Amino acid sequence: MALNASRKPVLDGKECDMSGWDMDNCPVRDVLDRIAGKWSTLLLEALSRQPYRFGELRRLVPDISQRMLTQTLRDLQRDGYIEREVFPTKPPSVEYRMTELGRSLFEPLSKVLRWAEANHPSVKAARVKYDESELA
Amino acid sequence: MALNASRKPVLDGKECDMSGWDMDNCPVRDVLDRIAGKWSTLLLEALSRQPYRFGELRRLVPDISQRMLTQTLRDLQRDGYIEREVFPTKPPSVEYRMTELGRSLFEPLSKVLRWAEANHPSVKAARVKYDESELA
DNA sequence: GAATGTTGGTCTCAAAAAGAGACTAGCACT
DNA sequence: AGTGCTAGTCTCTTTTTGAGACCAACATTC
Repeated sequence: MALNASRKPVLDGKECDMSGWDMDNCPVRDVLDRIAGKWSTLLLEALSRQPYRFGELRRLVPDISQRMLTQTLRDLQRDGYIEREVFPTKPPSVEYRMTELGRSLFEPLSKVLRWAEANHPSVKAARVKYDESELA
Repeated sequence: MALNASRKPVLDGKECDMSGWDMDNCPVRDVLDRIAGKWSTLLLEALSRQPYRFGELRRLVPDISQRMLTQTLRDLQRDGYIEREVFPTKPPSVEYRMTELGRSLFEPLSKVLRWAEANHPSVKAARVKYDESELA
């Protein structure tokens, strides 16, 4: 096949050979799949500042459903980023706080969030440009 | 209400007042919702090393469907992180490469990926602990 | 004392997103 | 003539997400 004669072969061993990754145990995927959710970073951002209660988080992030708030908090708790403490008041109140592991994750993560804030205009500009070229 | 008398008031102005965020134009959410997808970081990781063609990416990430590969690449292109170039060979070949904007995003993002690799054991341990306590 | 509000959820059903697989066209190679 | 390659699209099914009702126990209000 002469088609790709001009291109150097790919995956010659030293390159980004993801095919060697164990996909069922890939650290990046295993960890990222959880924190990549639509709500995870938002909740981590809030809890990185101070502990909050369930209802407080719901008011802080108005457009999250209770269902997804419960589920996301549980996922974050299961992975060890946040802790859940129940106070035996009436009605019982529940407080969520970030763990040390969560803080160590949030350190690099917060840099991405700041990048997002700083480069939002560039991204929006890119979208406009793309959408215009698609009209054609 | 005596219930929360022991807790200090929340949202007194200086704290994490996300309720003041414009949810329809929140930079963090707007940018993160795209790169937080299941496949985005994986493709950015690959393309951060060298340009790849459609089929190469498909082989590199074996369990992505063609449908999601197409769509994720388009999303990343629309936001300006990658470029798409069609070569008029027969059959035509398409090459994807990272842009400067993409590289500037990948710099902080790669730190999160490295955190994920380094702390995967801690996360797995947290999960085991959580699952055990849930059995009770 | 009855109605209402508060807590942190769960349950159900509808809508949206993702995955699986077939199908395309034009050409090269056998 | 048959097979394979390219980069996708189209359809169908399964999974995920969202919207909203409902819960029980107690506090406050009327």
